[in-house]
Amino acid sequence: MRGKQRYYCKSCDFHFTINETAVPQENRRPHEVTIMDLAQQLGISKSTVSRALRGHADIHEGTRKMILDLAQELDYQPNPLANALLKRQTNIVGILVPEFRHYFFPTFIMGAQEVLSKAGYNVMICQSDESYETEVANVKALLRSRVDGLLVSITAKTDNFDHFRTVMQKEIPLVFFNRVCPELDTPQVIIDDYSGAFQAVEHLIEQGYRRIAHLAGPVTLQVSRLRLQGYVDALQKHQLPLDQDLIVYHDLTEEHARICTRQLLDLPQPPDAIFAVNDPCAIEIMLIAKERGINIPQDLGIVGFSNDPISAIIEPSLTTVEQPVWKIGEESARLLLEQMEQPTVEKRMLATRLIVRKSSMRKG
Amino acid sequence: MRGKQRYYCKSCDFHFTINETAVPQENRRPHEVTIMDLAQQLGISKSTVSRALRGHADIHEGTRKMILDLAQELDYQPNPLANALLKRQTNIVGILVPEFRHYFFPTFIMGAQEVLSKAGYNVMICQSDESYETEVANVKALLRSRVDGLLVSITAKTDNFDHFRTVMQKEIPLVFFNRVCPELDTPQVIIDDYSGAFQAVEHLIEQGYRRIAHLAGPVTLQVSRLRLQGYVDALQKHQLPLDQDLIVYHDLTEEHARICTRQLLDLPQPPDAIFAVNDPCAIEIMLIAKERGINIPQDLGIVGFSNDPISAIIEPSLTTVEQPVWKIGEESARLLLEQMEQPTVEKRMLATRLIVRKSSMRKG
DNA sequence: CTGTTAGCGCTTTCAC
DNA sequence: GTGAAAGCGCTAACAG
Repeated sequence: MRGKQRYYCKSCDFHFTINETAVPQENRRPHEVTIMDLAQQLGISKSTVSRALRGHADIHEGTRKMILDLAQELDYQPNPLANALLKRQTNIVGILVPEFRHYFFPTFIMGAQEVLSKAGYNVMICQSDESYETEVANVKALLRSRVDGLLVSITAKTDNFDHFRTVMQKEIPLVFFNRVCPELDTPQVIIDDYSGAFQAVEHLIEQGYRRIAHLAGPVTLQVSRLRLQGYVDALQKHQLPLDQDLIVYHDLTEEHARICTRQLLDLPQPPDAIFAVNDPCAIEIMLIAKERGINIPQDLGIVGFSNDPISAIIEPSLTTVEQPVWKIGEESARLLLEQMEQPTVEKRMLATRLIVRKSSMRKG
Repeated sequence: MRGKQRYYCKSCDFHFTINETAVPQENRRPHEVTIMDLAQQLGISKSTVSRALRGHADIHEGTRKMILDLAQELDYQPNPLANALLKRQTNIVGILVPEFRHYFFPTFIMGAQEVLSKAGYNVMICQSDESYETEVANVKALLRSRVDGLLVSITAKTDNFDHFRTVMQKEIPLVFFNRVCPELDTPQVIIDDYSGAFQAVEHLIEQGYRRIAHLAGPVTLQVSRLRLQGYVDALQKHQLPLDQDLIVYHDLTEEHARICTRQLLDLPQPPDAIFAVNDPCAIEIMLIAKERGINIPQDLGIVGFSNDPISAIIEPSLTTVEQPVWKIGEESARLLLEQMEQPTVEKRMLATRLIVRKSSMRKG
């Protein structure tokens, strides 16, 4: 049956067999139209069909047309699995994010997907749910699925990066975004967290706040550290004292944000403003402040980070640092694509912009 | 080279060739460890290895252990592509949603993914961005990727269902959720939109509102029609007149929601309450009402649908109909899984619950 | 310009 | 209990 291009196919009209080797069909789904179906119906070899379909040069114009027409008529769809097996390339990109409840990651994904799908890539999305174990498992699953590249934002708990080292050893293109691994020499797309934070805090100072606290993120995350540094430096620039009591670290969960907020507000000398590491936790601060009847922005100024749509809706509206989320997605995807062509360790940084709203406008 | 189990492999230590047929390696990535690598290192046939790995019965205990140990040592990962090609089964489920900006779809996906990944399925997510053309293209892409099943929620613009008929013809398990196709006889998971809406409107009536408007969704969508019907019937039950001016249909975009809201509020006899088809548009209503200085809930009662987290945060907090989104995801996944075993057209309906908040509490 | 052949990694008969 | 062979759908080297 081999090498003779004889072919037997239950679901096609055009079939002829010589060797009736039992082909176990069992409960499998009927197959889609293949290159072989086309070849037989036209009485030519499947290589020729393949060539025509792939747009090779050395092919008779008439033959090509004939093949293309039939392919169209039968709605032939190449089987990407066969190709993937052969070429060791799936045209699938894995995206690994810590969560996608909030605004940031879904939007990122949309941006990335746009670029990726234009380049012919499908996307497989996994979320680690802020669990290190799940992250490791996801990386494994994605590798097993033979993705051609990986876009990842790590968990707040990730402090061992061996699973990413494996990816790098296998030379699978890898781009980190937002929550990156500084100790790994890989390409990444981040935003200017430091400047964003610096501006945010400077703005609070200009508005007359003097006891500015920082609800920080986990120190494990570079994003958190950079925003913290921006906060520290802005205070320093304006000769404000750095009070360690005013810096509290939370693990990015809402419950913990609430606990930390209470801790700040219960201080003997509570802060008159809080710079929050991101919008979701800034919202929690606002909720608690409102609960306690604290006047925002008069008694407490608040600034968040990321410009989550809620920040414009909540009252008072939340001053925040805008990040070009969609663009981060696009850039990350582009960087990944470039890296598939040629390995780099390029790091890209996108600008942020302070959006001043009511939660921090103490002066006119 | 065939049938002799001779094998040549650049990246493995253990290689021997007889026939030096040029194997084009080109710029392909080095291959992962295969069943053949194991077989050779152990000097046995790949069939035996396969059997051991797959846990067959007829295999010598010593051989099995030997194989399993080596597999572990070399971190052998079966290549799902080979299997997919062979079995015509990818273990990938496609999820097709109209968007995932808002709360609903990301949460749904998380619920579905949980069930699916436990059952050994990966997930491929596509969004149609409320475009019929994109939806059709996505279905095609998902079919081309040979997904084993499909979870879909249609676009507001979808009025031709041929692309789903194709899916059904190919006998690929298909479950609709939330935004379903009533004219297609497929399994689906929905919530009790009618009762939810009915309760919501009845609640408004109990609160003393008498001129209740409905910011409806597109009539193309069954969800919209059911919620509309709930609205209509609740009015009727309480002998309130049905004023067509008080029913406006919008296409689920925020801009259009705003236009329709203005249209309602600009009526010679504006409504004293609005029941919105979902929370995102209820939010838009609130924003406009606040802009105009309309007092909520005194002058205007508002009820939404879906219990988006924002609804608890916005001020006044938004009364809404809660849907068990996560559970819808789980149920849809389960139904899909069941259908892969045995075709059904089962339709499941989950209950809703009215959450009364400030935006509709005119009385105590 | 076209056909033959081999092989991607795996499972599954069919023999022994 | 184990091996040989065939084949899933496709591409590409080689030969004519």
